[in-house]
Amino acid sequence: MIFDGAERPVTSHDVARAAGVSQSAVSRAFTAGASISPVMRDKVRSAAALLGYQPNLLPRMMLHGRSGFIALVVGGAYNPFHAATLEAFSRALQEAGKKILLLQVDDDRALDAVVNDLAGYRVDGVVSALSILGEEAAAAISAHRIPVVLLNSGLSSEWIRVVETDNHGAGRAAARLMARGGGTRFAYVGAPSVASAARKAGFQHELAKIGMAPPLCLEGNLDHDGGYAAARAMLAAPMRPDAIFCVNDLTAIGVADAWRIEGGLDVPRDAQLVGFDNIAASAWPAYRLTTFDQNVDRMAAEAVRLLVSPAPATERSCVGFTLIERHSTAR
Amino acid sequence: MIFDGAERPVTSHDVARAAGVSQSAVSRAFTAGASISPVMRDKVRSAAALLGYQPNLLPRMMLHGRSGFIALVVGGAYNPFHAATLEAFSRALQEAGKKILLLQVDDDRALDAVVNDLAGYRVDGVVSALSILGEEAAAAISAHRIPVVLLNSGLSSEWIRVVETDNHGAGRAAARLMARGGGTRFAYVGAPSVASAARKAGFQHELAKIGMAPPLCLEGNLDHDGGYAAARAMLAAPMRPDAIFCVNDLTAIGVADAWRIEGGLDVPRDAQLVGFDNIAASAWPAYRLTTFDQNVDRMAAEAVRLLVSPAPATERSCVGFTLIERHSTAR
DNA sequence: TTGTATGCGTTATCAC
DNA sequence: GTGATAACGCATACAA
Repeated sequence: MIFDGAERPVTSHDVARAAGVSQSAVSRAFTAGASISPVMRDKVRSAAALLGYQPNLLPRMMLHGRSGFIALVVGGAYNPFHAATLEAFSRALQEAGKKILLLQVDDDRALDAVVNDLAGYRVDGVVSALSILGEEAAAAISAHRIPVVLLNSGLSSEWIRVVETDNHGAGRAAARLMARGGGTRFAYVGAPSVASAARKAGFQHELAKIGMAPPLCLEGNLDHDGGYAAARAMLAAPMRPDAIFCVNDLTAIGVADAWRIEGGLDVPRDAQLVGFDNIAASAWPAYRLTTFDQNVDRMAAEAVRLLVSPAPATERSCVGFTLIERHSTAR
Repeated sequence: MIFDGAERPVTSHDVARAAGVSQSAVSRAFTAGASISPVMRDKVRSAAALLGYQPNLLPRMMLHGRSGFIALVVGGAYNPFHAATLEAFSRALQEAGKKILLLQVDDDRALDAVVNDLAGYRVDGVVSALSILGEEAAAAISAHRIPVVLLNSGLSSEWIRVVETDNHGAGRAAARLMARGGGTRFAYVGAPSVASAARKAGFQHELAKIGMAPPLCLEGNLDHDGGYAAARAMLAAPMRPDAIFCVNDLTAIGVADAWRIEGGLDVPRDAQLVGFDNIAASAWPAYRLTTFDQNVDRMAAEAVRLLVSPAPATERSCVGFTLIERHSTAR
């Protein structure tokens, strides 16, 4: 406090000088399980407290060779489910003692920069739900031997692990549920993604198995207006569906809104409706939507487990869903 | 590739040896604007590419004393607006060349750990919308001389900068708008927060100024069910309000739902309704909610500007709102 | 248990 | 323009 002009951060040497001990003693006083006497540790720590010393963690990373950082790569499409996912994953990683480097990717240019950062910061691993993270990016990351965990991705290569929901099983369950509820004219409202394809396949598979006509399939985006537009198309169709499975809750809510506002129809009276993700809005009194909870906490735990595996490995982990039955399928 | 068992990351020394040059040459080949001949740079870079070398950025941080990290501190309450905020801020910080350390705080215990990390990782600054980041935490961060930017916070101390929306002005605008629309029995649905208090004060101030009776004030949480419960109370009240301003869109949507489902009433016929935040759902056909956009991109830009200021300073920056008029106030 | 000395991978300051 | 060398702040092998 005398020499430095209140500019340079306090170092272990400063503390050592103040306490009249060696720099290594200071290091040991802040290292769990180090061989140091209680009296020495107290002396050092009180001197440290006085100076406002906080160990710099950057050199530690250099020495260990591991940064302790996990990159969380997120991208534009904001959906309430993604927010919940982000929260679950950051919580799980933090509890595992990892620090989270948040990287936002908006286009391919940003992606290149991100891949460089991943290597430059010596991250211990990467977690992403981003579909933009395709073959070439995966290859680039593999080249640096960084474990990657992807969510609901079809990708598969060295150093890539995938955590996925049982999408096919959920599609089958949706078909069974609505058939039991008396549905006869089925429809699927999807979007171009691996997860959507699997949900649709399961839906179609089960319908065929129980002797139902194949569903009417519509494609949209993953957003509310995608569902709304699809519903308008269905309202105009010759055979109006009475059992609709949507790729996610946002589109399902769009369908429900169009059903009521554009068609003057009611869910579930005029059509049963099933969504996916169990977002907060699905429980609102206006919707009471039957949906599938992806158990993001378990997915996050799985991701952490797969991430600590140091060897190159292609592993897939499938997390079961939880069916949340609400009013939209009540008959 | 011969000696190491494919374990140790490639260093600049490895590249130097492979290219037959000095380690400094390698450093220069990867430093923008360094004094190096094109032929040398190409030689080094091709050798680097061959070995898969990526400069380690950690030592650079040690030398500079600045990490280039900005801590983004987020907390439990997930609201679509927070997701949009997070996106805007991470984008702005990334464009400013900062790396984002995402820290999740759930309770006071986690907060202590976070404050330690802030110092340990030598972050260049902290951004947070968290109200949990109170006096004592702020003091702890100030002690490490780390600039902090808070959103819509009333806090004020050394090293703390605040970016806020013109909450008071928005409250006044909401009052004027609904009075012009013919409202006579006003209500405010709030929550315990500094921002809510300012919005309410502006609302009350303007109503008094134009000679209206003071609004009925209800307190809830910031979520859908808070608005729903408040609306049920209003429906049971002797003088049912006909002009309602809500602390945010989620509560406003809750009010709209209760109005329709519990009361069989219509917005805007039976009551005008104004929200805050301009979340995606506010534009859905079922709500078409008049609301205030906080211009998060501008807030994020302001935050970045305040963050780069190295000196201790107490600065406040007020970002104007944009009124989004929709059907819920159409008369 | 404690102090001394060395190394982590890079950038920056010097000579050449 | 290029190479040797000294730092950055800490952890650790080793000597005492």
